[in-house]
Amino acid sequence: MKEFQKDLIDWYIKNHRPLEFRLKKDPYEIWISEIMAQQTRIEAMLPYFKRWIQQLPDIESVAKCDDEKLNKLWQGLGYYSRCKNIKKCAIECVEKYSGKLPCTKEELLKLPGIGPYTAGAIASIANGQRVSAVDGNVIRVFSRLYNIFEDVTKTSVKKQIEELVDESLPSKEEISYYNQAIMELGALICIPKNPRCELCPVKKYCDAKDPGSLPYKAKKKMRKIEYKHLYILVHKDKVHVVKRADTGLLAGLYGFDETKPEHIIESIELEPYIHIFSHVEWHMDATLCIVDREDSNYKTVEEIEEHIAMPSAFMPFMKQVKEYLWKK
DNA sequence: AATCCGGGGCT
DNA sequence: AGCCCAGGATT
Repeated sequence: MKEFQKDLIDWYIKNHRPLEFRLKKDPYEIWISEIMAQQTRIEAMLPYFKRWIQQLPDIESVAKCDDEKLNKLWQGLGYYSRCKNIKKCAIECVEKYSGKLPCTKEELLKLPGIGPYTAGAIASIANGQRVSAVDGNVIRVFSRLYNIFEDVTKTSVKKQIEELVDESLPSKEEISYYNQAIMELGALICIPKNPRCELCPVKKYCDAKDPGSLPYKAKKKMRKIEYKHLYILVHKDKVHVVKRADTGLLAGLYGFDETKPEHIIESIELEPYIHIFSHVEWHMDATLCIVDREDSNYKTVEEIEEHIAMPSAFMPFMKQVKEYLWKK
């Protein structure tokens, strides 16, 4: 049992970044920010968070917000099921908890989209409950503090680290600072590559001989490559957008046709583009097809930019279509 | 236990 | 060209 908590919290109080979404300790804002921050850098989610809170100030406003608008607010953040789960969770809070989030980690864990980390973060940071919040930062910091060289992607090793964190928890009064402090140490000092050990407030407690090599993770599998040919149908100043299936990759967002239309007046080949996801690559070619009719799924560029949620994978093509329509 | 699910910045 | 990121759900 180490005794680094005081040094760590003192360092945190002096050196932490002022993360605006945690200043008010509003459980709703903590919740939204934690979901947005999953597998996402703080700087990347911040503008999304500001815009979201501006338009959806409380849980009830989320519960009754249109799915299309929620997706548009999430456009570009990735992992879109997070957004779907936020709405499911908001509705459940309205129906079962009179429009509020439950207080304890145990109750929070039952809600959609809220796992062990997020439940612990909300309970400890917003409500001062004495529970852990183990994210990637905490895994890294503890694997170095205790010189754990086993594969942290294994369930057993992650569980082992969670037990160490649970044993390390300070009093209820300090729990909010403590959980944030470990994460902030991981974000600023105990970083993945070239850790800044000379600045570390808990260096004297650290067992790592080669901190830069920890935590160990098994190599990931190679990405699968998929080939796609898009047909981007254009009539006058409108573009045909296609809503994607409600399950699978980019569920519920909008893309373009992937089958050739019948009546093409003119076709123009667009510049190809390769989009890289974590687990798959899309090698895409695209044909802009001028057609002689339209229906309600044809939208102007302005309508698309304002209301249609389109993932980053299609943006290079959207840009080319926009340039074509602009030159015309 | 392994796989799915985004996107972007850093090395 | 990988790796990583204030992870969680699904299979």
